[in-house]
Amino acid sequence: MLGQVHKIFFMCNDITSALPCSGIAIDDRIMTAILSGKILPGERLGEKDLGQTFGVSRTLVREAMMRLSSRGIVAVSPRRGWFVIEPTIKEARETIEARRSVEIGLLFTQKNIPQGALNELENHVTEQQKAIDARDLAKRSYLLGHFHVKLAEIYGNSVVVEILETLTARILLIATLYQSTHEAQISCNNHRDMVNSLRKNDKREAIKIMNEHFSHLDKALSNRSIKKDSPLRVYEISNLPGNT
Amino acid sequence: MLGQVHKIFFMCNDITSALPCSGIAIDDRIMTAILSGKILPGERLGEKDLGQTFGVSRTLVREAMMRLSSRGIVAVSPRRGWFVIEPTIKEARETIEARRSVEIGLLFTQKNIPQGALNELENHVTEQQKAIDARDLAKRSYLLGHFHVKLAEIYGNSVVVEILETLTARILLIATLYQSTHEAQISCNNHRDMVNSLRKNDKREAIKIMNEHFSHLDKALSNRSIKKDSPLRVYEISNLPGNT
DNA sequence: ATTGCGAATCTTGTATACCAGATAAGACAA
DNA sequence: TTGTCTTATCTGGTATACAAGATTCGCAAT
Repeated sequence: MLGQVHKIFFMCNDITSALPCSGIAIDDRIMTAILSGKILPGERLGEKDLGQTFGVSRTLVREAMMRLSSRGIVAVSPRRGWFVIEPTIKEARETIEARRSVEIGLLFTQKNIPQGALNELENHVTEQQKAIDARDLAKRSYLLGHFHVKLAEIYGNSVVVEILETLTARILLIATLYQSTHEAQISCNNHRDMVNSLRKNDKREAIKIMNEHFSHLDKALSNRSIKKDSPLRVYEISNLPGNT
Repeated sequence: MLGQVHKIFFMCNDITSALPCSGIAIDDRIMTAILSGKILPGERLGEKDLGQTFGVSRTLVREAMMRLSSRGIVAVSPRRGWFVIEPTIKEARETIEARRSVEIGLLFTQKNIPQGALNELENHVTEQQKAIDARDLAKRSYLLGHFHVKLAEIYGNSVVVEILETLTARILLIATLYQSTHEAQISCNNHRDMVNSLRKNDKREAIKIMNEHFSHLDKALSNRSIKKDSPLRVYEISNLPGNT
C-alpha cells in the first residue's frame, strides 16, 4: 500500500530524479502524474506516502495539497486522506460549459492569430494524431487537452492560460478513463478543422467548430456513468460576503 | 505594528466575532477584508500577526495563504512575509482581457436569462448607484465588481462563478485605489444598459456594451501608474510538462 | 458462517520547535 | 555627521510532536 504511490512517482521522472524535491515542485510532480494518467481520479494520496516519495516532511506535502485543492484538483476527506477529484457529471458538464465560454470568448474577442503560431498548432495536431494511432492513451488524453492550452498561449494572456490549464486538467481526469478511440479521433479532427479555419481567418467558422467540439464532449460524457457526488470536504472558493 | 492587522480584522466582523476561527474561514476573512477595502494591495500579512488575530497557530494561517496564493490573491517574499498582490499593469490588463473573454463568452454561448433573475440584477444596479451617491468607496468597488459575479451566478455555472470571483477580486485590488467617482458612474451605467439589453433579449447589444465596458476599464487603467513588476515569489500554476 | 464489538493502528489536524535568511539597530571609525 | 561593519532580532521555511477521528482487524457470540 505504501510502495504503491512511491513507485508511481519514480516512474514519472520527467523533471528530476525523485528524492530531493521541495516547495512548488511537488504540485508540478503531482499534476504531471495526473496529466499523464499515472494517477487516476478517485485515487488516494496519503500525506505520509507522498512525503517519503519526495523526501520531505508532511508539511510541504500538505501545503502542496492545499494549493491543488484550491484549483479543484484534489480534495480532502477529514482524517481519511486526500483524493484526486472525481468530478460528478454535473461538475464535469459545468467545467465543459466554462471552457466553452472561455474559449469561444477568446476566439470572439481577440485579434487574429499570427501565421507562425498556426504552424505550431498544426504540428501539435499531428502529434495528437500520432498518439491516437499509436494507441498511447495517456499521451493522447494529455495532448488533446493541451491543445486548448496551447491555443490560449498563442494569444499571450497568461491569466487565461492558467484558467484553461486548470479546467483542462479537470476534464482530463474524466477523459483519460472514459474517452474512446473513436471520440479521441473526432476531437483531433475538430482541432485540425479549427486550425484550418483560423488559417483562413474565418473566425466565425472556428467558433462554430469550437462550439460543436464542446457539444460533442458534453454528449460523450452524458452517455457514461460518472461517480455521483462525493462527500469530500472541498476547500473551495469562498462565497463573497453579503453586503449591507 | 502588531496591533495594526489585528484591528483590521476586528473591524470587519462580518462573519463571526474574531477569535476562534479555523480552516477555510481564514481565507474567507482575508478575502472579505480585501474585498471591502480593509486591506490594500501591497500590504504585508505576517503569519504570526494573523495567527494571533485568529487565535490559531501559524500552520493554519500558512495553509490559508497557500490557498490564496494559488488564486493569485497573495504572494510570499521569502523570509520577508506575505503580501497582498499588487498587480502590475501588464497583469491587470491580462486579467481584464481574461474577464472580457469569459464574460462575453458567457453571454455568447449561454441561453437567455429568465426574467426573474433580471429583476435581481436591476436591484443590484440600484444598490451600486446608492453606493456611488453615498461616496462609499469600499462598498462601491465591491458592488461594481460583484455585479459580474452575480451575472455569472444567474447562468448557474459554479465553475464560471468561481473563476469570475477570483478575477474580479484581483481587479478590485486595483480599482479600490484608483477608480474615480466618474469612472465608477460610467461602469454603473454600463451595468444598467446591459441589464436593459438582456431584458430586451438583445444579446448582441449586451455583448457590445460588455465589450465597451472592458475597453473603458482597460483605458482607465492605462492612464494610471501601477506598481511595476514585484520580485515576489508567486506560487503559481505549474507549467504543464513538455512532451517528448 | 455471520454479525457485533472493541482494541490496535493508521491518517489527518494542529501546534510547536528549531533553523536560516533578511532586516534593522547599534557601535565604531573616517 | 556619515558610512560601514557587526550583531541582535524578527520572519518565514521545514520538520516534528502529539491529539483525535476513521478504519481495520480479530475475537467472541449467535
